[in-house]
Amino acid sequence: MNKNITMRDIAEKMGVSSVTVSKALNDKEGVSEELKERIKLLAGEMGYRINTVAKSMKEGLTYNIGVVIPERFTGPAQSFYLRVYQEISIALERYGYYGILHILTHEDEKQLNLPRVYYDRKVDGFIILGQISKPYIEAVEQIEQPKLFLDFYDEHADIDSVTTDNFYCAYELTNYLIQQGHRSIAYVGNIYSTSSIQDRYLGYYKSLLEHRIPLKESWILNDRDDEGSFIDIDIPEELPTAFVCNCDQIAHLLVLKLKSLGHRVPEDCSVVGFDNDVFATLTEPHLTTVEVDIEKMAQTAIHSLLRKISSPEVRFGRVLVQGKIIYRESVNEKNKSLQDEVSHH
Amino acid sequence: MNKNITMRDIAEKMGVSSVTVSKALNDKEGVSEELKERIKLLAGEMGYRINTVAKSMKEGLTYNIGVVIPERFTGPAQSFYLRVYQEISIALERYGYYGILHILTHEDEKQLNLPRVYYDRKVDGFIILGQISKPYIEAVEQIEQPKLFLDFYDEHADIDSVTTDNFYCAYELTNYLIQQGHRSIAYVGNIYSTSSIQDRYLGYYKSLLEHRIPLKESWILNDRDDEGSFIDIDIPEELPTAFVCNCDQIAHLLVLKLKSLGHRVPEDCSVVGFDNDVFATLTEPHLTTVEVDIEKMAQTAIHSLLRKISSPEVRFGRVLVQGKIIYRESVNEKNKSLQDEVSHH
DNA sequence: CTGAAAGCGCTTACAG
DNA sequence: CTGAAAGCGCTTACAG
Repeated sequence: MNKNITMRDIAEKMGVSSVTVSKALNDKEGVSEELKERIKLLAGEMGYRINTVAKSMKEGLTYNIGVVIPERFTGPAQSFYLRVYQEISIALERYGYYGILHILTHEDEKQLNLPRVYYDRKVDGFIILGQISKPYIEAVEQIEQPKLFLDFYDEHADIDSVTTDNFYCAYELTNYLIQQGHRSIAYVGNIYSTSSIQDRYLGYYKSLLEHRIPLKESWILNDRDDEGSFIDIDIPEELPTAFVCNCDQIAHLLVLKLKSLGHRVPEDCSVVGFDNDVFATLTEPHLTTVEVDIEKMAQTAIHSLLRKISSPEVRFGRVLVQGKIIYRESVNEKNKSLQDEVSHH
Repeated sequence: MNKNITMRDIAEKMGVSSVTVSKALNDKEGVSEELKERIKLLAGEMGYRINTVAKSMKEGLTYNIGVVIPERFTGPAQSFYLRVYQEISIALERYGYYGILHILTHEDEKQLNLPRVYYDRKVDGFIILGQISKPYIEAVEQIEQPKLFLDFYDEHADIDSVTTDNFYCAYELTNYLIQQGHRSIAYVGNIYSTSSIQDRYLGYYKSLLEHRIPLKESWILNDRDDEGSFIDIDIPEELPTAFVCNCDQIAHLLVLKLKSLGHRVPEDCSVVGFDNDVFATLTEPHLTTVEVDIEKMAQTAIHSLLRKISSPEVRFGRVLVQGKIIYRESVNEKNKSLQDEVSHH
């Protein structure tokens, strides 16, 4: 019905210039309050909608942000990054910005092809959501636009990052296990895989160090190959009394495996996860885990990136977002578990 | 480094006009092959990237599609629509289009506020992904741009839709149960809730009709309230031998409930789901279910919508995408289940 | 085969 | 307080 109403159309109807209409609709100075009101009213009546493309062209801003997620983090069981993207979309709302999702294929990552949004100048900045290969990081560094790593970081790259405080959360979680009397604690995760898994491992290790518990290499259990595909977990001969898993999904698989071997959770061994995703409450018993604050991460990332867009020289470095331990039923006190052990046999 | 290289910059370096550069880079007629090649080469060397905003302004197209998902379909356990959105993003790639996600809040849906992408003229068309309220459908009808309902439809609205063939898939799935000897079959789902749940119910019903099995009202089990929140399922006194669930998640909950009441699945009763999502293989036994072809749905939706953008008069009506039955372990032959019953007691 | 001119719809100085 | 002019970087007729 109202086909492409422009500021000029409004201006002509009002008998003023389009400059005045622009100023009025943008609440700029230089137009009397009374005229402003009349212009806004007429604009509303005429069903005027701004042409942001023209605005963008003039200002040199697209008001779009590119969100790049590597394909390997987007399998059917992995909704975590999609959920982060969702929160990013919501966080962008209040700034008048929009998010454009780009799934980075294995192929493009290997070939170092930058996302099409880049070549199309579709966005004012980039969020790389999820760890990418070293060579691809170097490719991304060439992009002369504001960018931010979300949920991972790379010390070689001088790029700001926002991540959960994986190190500290895993440290606290392990401390909790030790407080519950555990001293034989394994870590489950490929510690060469991502910065998250590595840092969670180091938090676990710090807790052991502080409590003078020696680290046992045979209790660092690999859970995935270098492509990130889960592999069967080797349960060690000498069974630990607790397992710190790098994520809920692997904790879920571990519990299934332990049960199939005849071990009871948490009576025989305790298991903790990380993420507090669907798997945390799908596992029986429900997992004690760390809740990652997706909303806060998205907000922090957007806030930082938009500041970098307006002031390109701003540096944030490595920004950490705190997680929160969620206590559920997958951890037993060690004494209690010993008693159970006796009555069990 | 290469700050805002324009076609003019290339034109000046080459000693031609920017019109010629535009034609060359867009492979239009009117430039000799030899000159085209030289221009493309120089553009590459200079790191030229097109300014799509300027292109958009000239052409009156944004090359963006708005994807609107009601908030209630985006909970922590519901990644289905986000996965559809992901496939939409991928499908748009080949057309040079981009997707912009808008999560429609309860509030905005109630207040009939159209998404901001609409007011900002940010997109050339809309995909409404997931059932919206009747009044909101009417609001959406006012949008004078191409639009499409995805994964639901409304007969009162003259808006094209793309959905899984829920009716036929549920019909086939129920036929399969009957082939396995079942005749006491319940349906689980709020049949007034969404068109999907309703159509799956009707497919189930058609199968009963064809096999002259009377429909029992007491075997239509409600699973959610009007807001879509799951409620506790009432298991009927007289236990059916099979349950057709409207989705895998509810099948998962049903299996837990049946087990807690001492019934074995599939020995005592069979259960089938719909969607083939994470819950299908998280359930023990793994669920026989219908795999929804997300990729095909996304591709069909995009293809249809883009055609409507170039030819606004085109109508597609109700487009159905076939699903596929995935046979797993949650269904027993009726005879077999009777035998087990005997040996069990 | 090549290019000068016009225009898409805004906003930003600048002049009055 | 108000407006004429210029320009953002393309593409589309149209003229040569």
